[in-house]
Amino acid sequence: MKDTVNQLKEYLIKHDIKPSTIRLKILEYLLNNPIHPTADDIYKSLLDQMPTLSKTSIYNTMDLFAGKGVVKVISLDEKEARYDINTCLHGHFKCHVCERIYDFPISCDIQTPQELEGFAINDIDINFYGICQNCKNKERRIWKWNG
Amino acid sequence: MKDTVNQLKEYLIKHDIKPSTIRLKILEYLLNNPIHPTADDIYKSLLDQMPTLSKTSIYNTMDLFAGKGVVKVISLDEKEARYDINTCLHGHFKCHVCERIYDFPISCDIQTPQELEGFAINDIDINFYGICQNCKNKERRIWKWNG
DNA sequence: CTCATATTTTATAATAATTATAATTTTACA
DNA sequence: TGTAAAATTATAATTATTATAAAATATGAG
Repeated sequence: MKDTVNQLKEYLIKHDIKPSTIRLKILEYLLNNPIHPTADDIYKSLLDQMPTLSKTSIYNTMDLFAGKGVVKVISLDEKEARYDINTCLHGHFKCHVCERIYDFPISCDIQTPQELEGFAINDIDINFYGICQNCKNKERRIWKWNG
Repeated sequence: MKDTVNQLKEYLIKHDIKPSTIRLKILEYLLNNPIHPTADDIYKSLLDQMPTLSKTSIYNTMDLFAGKGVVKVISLDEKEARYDINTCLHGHFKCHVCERIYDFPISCDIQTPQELEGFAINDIDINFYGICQNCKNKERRIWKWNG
């Protein structure tokens, strides 16, 4: 238990962030719940552990984390930002039925398109939208029931 | 002039949309300004032509257009939605210096990643972020000036 | 053509995510 | 142990968007 906390502390320090209770709790939450949570998801999940927690602290912490490269902010077709603890290049699939967000790997050989020759590319977002296999199976079952 | 209006009318009708003054003006604006405008961009640009125009009408029209496939809503790393009159698959590059958004083609041979086998993919967003050539050149010039 | 009805547009208010500001609490360390 | 800096919180402000209902416009039957 204490070891875990120390690992989390080191993780933050390595990223040039002073550890604090809130920051450790948020980091722990993100590592245990790699579901691309929104600020509100994080807030609601930590509220019973930390009853004085404020939403502003979540935003402050996430801004700090994003600036130090601990999380990547992801923008899907929704108005809330989401936070991804996995900052390595990968794609996201959002199912518009269950709203779940799936990760998928991206072949590393993305070559710069000719049109962007001379551009500096710092970041890449690849988002797919559709229906996941789970939800597709459910739909099929419903069709059967309805005849 | 009239011919153009008729072409615009037909374009809407073909997309199952009843033409109206507002809809035609917005469509015309989008075709003449393929700059991925926000609702506010469109509103401000049309306000002098149509002084009674309301922001709500822009949102209504864009929702209608998006539903009928006349525009694609694009979500970049900003809170406002943008609208793209080009609904064919292509990528976007946003320069974080000049904020301009560039289009670039995507090689058609995007194969479904194994992880998404059995998923229905309805839509793909590919967004790159960085500094465009223009702004990079300007930066270089500033370095020179500064010594 | 004219009235009734449906559609479109507008004005207004409500909502929700985020940011700004300043006050309070906690931490660090002289 | 006291003080300055940093972190956290409460509160209010901002902004994009949506909801609602009223007003304006278009449509179509008689």
